[in-house]
Amino acid sequence: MSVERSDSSGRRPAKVRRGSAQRCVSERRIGAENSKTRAILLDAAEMLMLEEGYAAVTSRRLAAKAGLKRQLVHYYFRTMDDLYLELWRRYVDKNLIRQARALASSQPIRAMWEYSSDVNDTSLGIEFMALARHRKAIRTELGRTGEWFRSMQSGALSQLLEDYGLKETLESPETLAVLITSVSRILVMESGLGIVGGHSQVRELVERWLTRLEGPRANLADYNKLGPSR
Amino acid sequence: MSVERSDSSGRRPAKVRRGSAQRCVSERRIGAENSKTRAILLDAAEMLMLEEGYAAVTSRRLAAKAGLKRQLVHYYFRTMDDLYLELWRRYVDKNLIRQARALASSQPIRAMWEYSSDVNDTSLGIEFMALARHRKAIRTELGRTGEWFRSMQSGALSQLLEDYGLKETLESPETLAVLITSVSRILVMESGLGIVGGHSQVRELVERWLTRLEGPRANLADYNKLGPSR
DNA sequence: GTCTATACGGCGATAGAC
DNA sequence: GTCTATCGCCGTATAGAC
Repeated sequence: MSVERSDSSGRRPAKVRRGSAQRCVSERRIGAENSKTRAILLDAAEMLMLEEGYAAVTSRRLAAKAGLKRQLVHYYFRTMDDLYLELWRRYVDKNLIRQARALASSQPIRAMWEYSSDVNDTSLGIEFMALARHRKAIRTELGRTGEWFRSMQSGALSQLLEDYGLKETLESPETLAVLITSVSRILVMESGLGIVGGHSQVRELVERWLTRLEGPRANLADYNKLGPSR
Repeated sequence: MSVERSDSSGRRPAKVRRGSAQRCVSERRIGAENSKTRAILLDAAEMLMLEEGYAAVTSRRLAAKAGLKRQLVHYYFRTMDDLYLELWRRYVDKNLIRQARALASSQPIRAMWEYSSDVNDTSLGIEFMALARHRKAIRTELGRTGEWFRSMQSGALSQLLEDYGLKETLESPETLAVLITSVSRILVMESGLGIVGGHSQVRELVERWLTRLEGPRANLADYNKLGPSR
């Protein structure tokens, strides 16, 4: 498929001029950002990515899933990379909302742990990580937003620890941010493969730690739930 | 490319009979396991996977990289999945050797941390994880070997903690196995994207912990180094 | 905003000759 | 063990009409 090469694939080289005057080289029209069709395509793309992996997100299959002609994919997103990037931005936005909800809840750190354990998000994360390994534009965007999210979360944790009067007795907020993210992610990733050895022990450790900080889990309805993205 | 569908792709349906007698349905010949050519193909496949991602490991590109005809790929590996699986088995073998070397060293736990932080291995792990998300045979194999490796590592850690007289003062060996694996992996994955926030603090924490268990890092040459696989 | 037509290389897999 | 030939689908992308 050559989905991995951001440059040439099956496309024929862009004709720079046609006839006598240069014309319509690559200022092809592009669909409006608020288009309904565009949103449908993005939703379908996210589903496809989750169900069959990023390599399945191709113009043909995407169009089929969305019930549209495949040329429309290229109309709304010049390249597949543009589509991936847009998908990632939606993902980031969703996490921002969850982070805000977590902070507004009565057990913010527990809420962070729980939303970091989301299965779909972890799956999407794997796909984008693989994508980023060989697509520069995506790697750059993931790095930028990831770094930014880390610092935001560290800041929030710093404030929380201070509120709890625990600033000096625990690891740094940055450390906690890394640990919460990494351990929850790995538990979910491994579970997806059927690897569960040691998981119960780790979950108990986390539970003890969360309880020490914020008490036992309050059954505060669905402080982490979020509807389908957008 | 349809690299994600383990069944139909561009292949035309297997002709079950031809002429009057059924013949040669899919008992196509297959290359010997110890073939030199086969090894060349596996090496090239691993390089391709690391450099350009699993989606780049196609019969055509692989053959080009190995300097062979693309049909040879199908001769040695009936399907691309077979190839991926073989690649994974080499990866597992390599890690077994490293685990053994780590245990034979003077700082086994530190050695585990260090070999878990291998960049190439983490990259390969990302590729296989993405592959496993939508290829059943690969998911099964990753689950099986992963679970087995976890239990082996937990057993080794259990023995080590006992030797150190620390059986009661630390978390369970299973917990440590999960933490060592998950934190090292995430640090490497994030670094690859340019995310480094909190990493120095985590590394310092790990360093303090390793030093407490086994003392400061001994410069024991290359107890973790391993040549190119096989 | 949307669809038709079209280009053209890549891909997995197979049969069968050498 | 290797190569030739071939099948038939898939993939991205473009131009231009409606």
